[in-house]
Amino acid sequence: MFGFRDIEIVREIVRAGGFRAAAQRSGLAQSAISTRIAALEKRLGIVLFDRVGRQVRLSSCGRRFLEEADRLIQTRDRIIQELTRKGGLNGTVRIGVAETIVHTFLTTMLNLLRVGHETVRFELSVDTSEQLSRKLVEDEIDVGILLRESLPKGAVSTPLQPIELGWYASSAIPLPPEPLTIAELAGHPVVTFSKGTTPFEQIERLLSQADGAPPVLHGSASLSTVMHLVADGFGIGVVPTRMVEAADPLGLGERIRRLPTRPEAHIQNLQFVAAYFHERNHKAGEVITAAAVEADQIDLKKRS
Amino acid sequence: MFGFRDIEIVREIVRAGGFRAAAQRSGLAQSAISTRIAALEKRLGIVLFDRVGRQVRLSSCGRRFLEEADRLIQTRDRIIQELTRKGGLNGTVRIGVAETIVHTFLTTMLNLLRVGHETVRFELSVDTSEQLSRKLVEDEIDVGILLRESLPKGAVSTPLQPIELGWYASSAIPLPPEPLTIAELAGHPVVTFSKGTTPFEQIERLLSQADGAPPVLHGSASLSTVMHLVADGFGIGVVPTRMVEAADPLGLGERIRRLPTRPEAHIQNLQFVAAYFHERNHKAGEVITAAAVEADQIDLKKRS
DNA sequence: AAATGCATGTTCGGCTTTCGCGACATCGAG
DNA sequence: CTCGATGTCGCGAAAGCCGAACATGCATTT
Repeated sequence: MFGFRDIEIVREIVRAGGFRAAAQRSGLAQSAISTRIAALEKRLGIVLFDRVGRQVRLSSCGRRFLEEADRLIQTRDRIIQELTRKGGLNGTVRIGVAETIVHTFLTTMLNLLRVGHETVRFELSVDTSEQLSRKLVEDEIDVGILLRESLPKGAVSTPLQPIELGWYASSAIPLPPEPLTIAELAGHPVVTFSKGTTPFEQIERLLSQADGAPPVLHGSASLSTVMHLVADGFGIGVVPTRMVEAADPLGLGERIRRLPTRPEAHIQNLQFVAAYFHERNHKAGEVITAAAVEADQIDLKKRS
Repeated sequence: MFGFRDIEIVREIVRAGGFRAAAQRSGLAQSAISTRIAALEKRLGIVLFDRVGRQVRLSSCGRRFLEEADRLIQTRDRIIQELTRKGGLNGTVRIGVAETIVHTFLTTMLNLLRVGHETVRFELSVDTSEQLSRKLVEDEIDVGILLRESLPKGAVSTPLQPIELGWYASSAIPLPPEPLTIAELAGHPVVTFSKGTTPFEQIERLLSQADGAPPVLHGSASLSTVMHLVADGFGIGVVPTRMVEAADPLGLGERIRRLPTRPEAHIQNLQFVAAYFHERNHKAGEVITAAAVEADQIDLKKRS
């Protein structure tokens, strides 16, 4: 084993060209240097310096040692510098987002964050709002963008623009002449968010109002999958309108079409918030939140 | 500042999940852990652990610290392992070779060395034998392959196969019917090794025997340049035969041709040796020497 | 709801180990 | 032999550590 001090002293000996000179330059007694090196060589079981006449020279092993170990000191200094640098972010910031965010303004947000935080690594996790809430609490992520209803207690939150949900169907089926009623909607299989989510529950309540055959409601944890199912005519679906607008217009975006519906079939907007625990991550939280708010608005403007 | 011990303790706290558990696992009193962390946090001026209730959790900074600093320990362990590994070479071996070697068996030698020394970095320097000798003495290289006449005192040396020198001319000029005399050779500008080298001096002596116009003798520190000059018809030249044989047969090797000469125009062979200082680099020296001897023979066989 | 128990982190006095200093011994080169 | 360098030894200072007492938070009991 060896410590940082050992490296520093070896380096100083080489720079100064001898034990005595190194001692003087580092404010130590010569005997201290001698003892340290002797102990270090004994510990490692190798010879660091060749004592030839009245001078010492780095041995082959010594040169090797210094080459490598010198980097350790440099790394340590860099760590200290980065760690004690005031202001700004550093290190890894763990961001958790709901899938809707991925398909709306996440890219814009990351691009905003990238400028001015070149040295910061962002670690993304995509999950349901409930899971994101848990991860926030358990400190598995630093900042989360999730549904307001899942917001954990004590977290600082900033509301984002409401996300409108719309009914969609494959472009292959003919557009109805009149806005659809709940009963008409219930006549199709419906695909949307997972069971347990607010939209799912709301749609379930909505469809159960309709008489006749019991409605078929499928949930999927992946909104991409929902859109694909809708495009493939598996059923009609409820997805965020901004997500469809953001979809590749030559691909998926072209293959599904919004269904006009009567007002009573309207699904409540999704209300997302950027959230973090102030006492734990206020710095990263504020930065990410600001970026999210800005990206959200930029994205909204882009769609209009 | 912080030491390796600090990192180890922080890591142990995280692994064990608390100060107390970490203390137990590392054979320390719990108070020692507490004190160390407090001191470390004070020194760095940042909070490493969030004290929440009866448990501590890595703070944002703490996570960052551990992420980076943990690598320091890993690097240190790797250094120790490499440094204390018995037998074999490790680290960087600095090899100095004369240019002739570059164009004969150096590649073969390096390929031989590569197997069995995958982790060793070889650092090559190409220089004149005199400079190589100086570098050996001054410990700027570990092993040198240089002319025997430049061998420094006290170095262990192993002779390699003698390198034959030959007279060469551009393939563009017609081949003479009879072996050339010294006087005939002296009629052309001659290009060869640098001034100050043994071949240069010998050739100079040789040519001065001839009567008539004073001979023109050019020296070049780069044998490649010499060969190019000869190929371009700038003059005739003296270069190692093995070097010409090793030259790309479709390129330079095709554009120059050996001149038959009378025996008195024969230039003395170059005698190279692999050399090192035993007390300083016997391990690397033996390995490199063995590789050089073997590569030399392999290369010689290849040319025959 | 208050009391109790348990587990954890923090602080403080005293002890042990490590580290460095200074003086002297030792060694090699000139 | 002398000079300039490294190695060795005893002493003192500082750091590190231990153990105990103390404070706090959470869970269970009363």
